[in-house]
Amino acid sequence: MFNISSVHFDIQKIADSGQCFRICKTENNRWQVIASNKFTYVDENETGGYIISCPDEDNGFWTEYFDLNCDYQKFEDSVAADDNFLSAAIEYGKGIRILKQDPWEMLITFIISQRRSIPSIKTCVNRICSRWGRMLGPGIYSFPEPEALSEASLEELCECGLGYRAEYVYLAAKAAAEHRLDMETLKAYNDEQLYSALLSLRGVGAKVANCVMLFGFYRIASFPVDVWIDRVQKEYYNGRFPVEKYNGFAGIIQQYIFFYARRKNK
DNA sequence: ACTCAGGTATCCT
DNA sequence: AGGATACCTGAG
Repeated sequence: MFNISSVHFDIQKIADSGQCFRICKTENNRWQVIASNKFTYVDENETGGYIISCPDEDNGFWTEYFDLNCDYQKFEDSVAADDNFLSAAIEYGKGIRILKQDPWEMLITFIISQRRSIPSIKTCVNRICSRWGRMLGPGIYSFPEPEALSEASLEELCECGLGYRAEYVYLAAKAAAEHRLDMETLKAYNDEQLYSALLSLRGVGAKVANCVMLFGFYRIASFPVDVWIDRVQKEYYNGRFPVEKYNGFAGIIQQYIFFYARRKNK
């Protein structure tokens, strides 16, 4: 167990920032978080901070997962003073962080994400976890390892509602189980090598590859352009966001923009 | 019933 | 390179 009291940590915003599909709100204003083979609960404390109610031996794991050793103030301070849109987005999204999630889970999850709504993605991921993942607690399942997921037939994956993405997941799981695709190998690649390796997978295009890099490999220079970011680019940045102004960490900036654009539009 | 959703593959020009 | 189109489902 440990406490977090920082203006740069807001679990509601993190859960709603589209990077993670395994955080859900339970009764009593609790947040359940599942990652790798662990789960924990996040509660608000009296002072507006949070309590992470994990066993002490897992403190390090969750500190890493929530990227708590990273100073987000320096990202916020980097915003160009004359950029009114981004200044507003940063102010609005204060408390957002990039989670350090599992690369394999991110790959499959973002393959599934294409052309779907977020609730629908969550439904699919939950079905996959409860069917091929390990039970971690009552009704709580881990995301399946490649070996476990590769047991799934194409038909069984379709039953999870994956639609035409089932084939993509099937191929990726087979490749990973047979070690033609290996996350540890990918970790050693530089950004450029990693990007082209991901692009070579069926069902993985530019947007999904960038999301996997950003959320699964913590390559914070990656700048995924989805429909929301594209709308913002067209409306406020003459068609293209100036990523070069945020060299090396444009992905962090992307999260604030995405969150702001999506919330404002609802 | 009906549209559209965190895109990608494929087939054009 | 860049544009057009089809695509499985489920959520609103």
